[in-house]
Amino acid sequence: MLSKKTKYGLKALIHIAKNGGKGPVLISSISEKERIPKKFLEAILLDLKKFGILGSKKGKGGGYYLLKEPKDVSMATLIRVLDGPIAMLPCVSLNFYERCEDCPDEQICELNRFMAQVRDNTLTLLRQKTLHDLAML
Amino acid sequence: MLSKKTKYGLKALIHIAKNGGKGPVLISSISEKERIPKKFLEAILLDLKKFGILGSKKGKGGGYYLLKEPKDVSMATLIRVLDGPIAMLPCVSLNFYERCEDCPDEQICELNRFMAQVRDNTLTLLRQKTLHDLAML
DNA sequence: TTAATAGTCTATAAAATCTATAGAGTATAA
DNA sequence: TTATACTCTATAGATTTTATAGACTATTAA
Repeated sequence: MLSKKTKYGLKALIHIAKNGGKGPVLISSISEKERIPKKFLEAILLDLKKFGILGSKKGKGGGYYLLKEPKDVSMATLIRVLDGPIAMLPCVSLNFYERCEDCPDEQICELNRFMAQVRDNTLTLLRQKTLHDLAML
Repeated sequence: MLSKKTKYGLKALIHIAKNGGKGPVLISSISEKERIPKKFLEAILLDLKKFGILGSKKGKGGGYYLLKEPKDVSMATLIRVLDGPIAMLPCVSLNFYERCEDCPDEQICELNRFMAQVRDNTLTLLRQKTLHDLAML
């Protein structure tokens, strides 16, 4: 399961993308309309800024805005930034790989191989879908 | 990510399935060969027994054994029992559904619809793959 | 220059979940 | 009746999640 942080972050990004570049969007505005706890949202947006997804402006007329085209921001990237690994097991993660301590040989592990397949399958979907896709409609 | 409990549980089940009905398998044997903390494993196997996946026998010649044919036990079932929801969001879970508190209407939510698609995709794989498949080789 | 606005930074913390371990108890077989 | 092996209850440290509080800084407009 994705954390609430991740769900909130994705909803906020979709909200900003829907604004379609009409200037920065206020944290308080996102917080109210998407019903996300404001202080929590502040931390999440700051995180997204650190990873180069969002930019921000202080003072009147300020807020958060996208730094990239919505069609260039995939769900795979966003989930990795907000939630971490996409794979079901660390020994099968592409970006957060960790050796399996209890496995003598991962290449022979049936679980490892199956979970790699699940990962590839999910990744195909997450890479295809972009903020642009989710902000339309 | 799946919890260690889930990974341990799956490995134990594959181990038992590989034994192929040649009598019950000892907890201590699984613990040693799969390098799973024994006390932790005890709790996990007990859980699997409660859910009707495993049976057990006490005393000499005892141990754990499968109650069903390996080909009738899917990864979907096992992950649900051991880990919980397969879906990425509660509002999209088939077996652990929870209403999205911050969503006025889930049917209109872009995230909801996409995550339902991801769920279906993953579920197809998890339902196809059985203990039999993973215990071969 | 100063007042209002709006994001930033640091600290804190309750709650939940995860990952176990200890030890006494019970059923079974030889 | 003894050794074996699963069972049950309790406990507990570590980590992660989900926030909240409050002071600080940058920006804009009057």
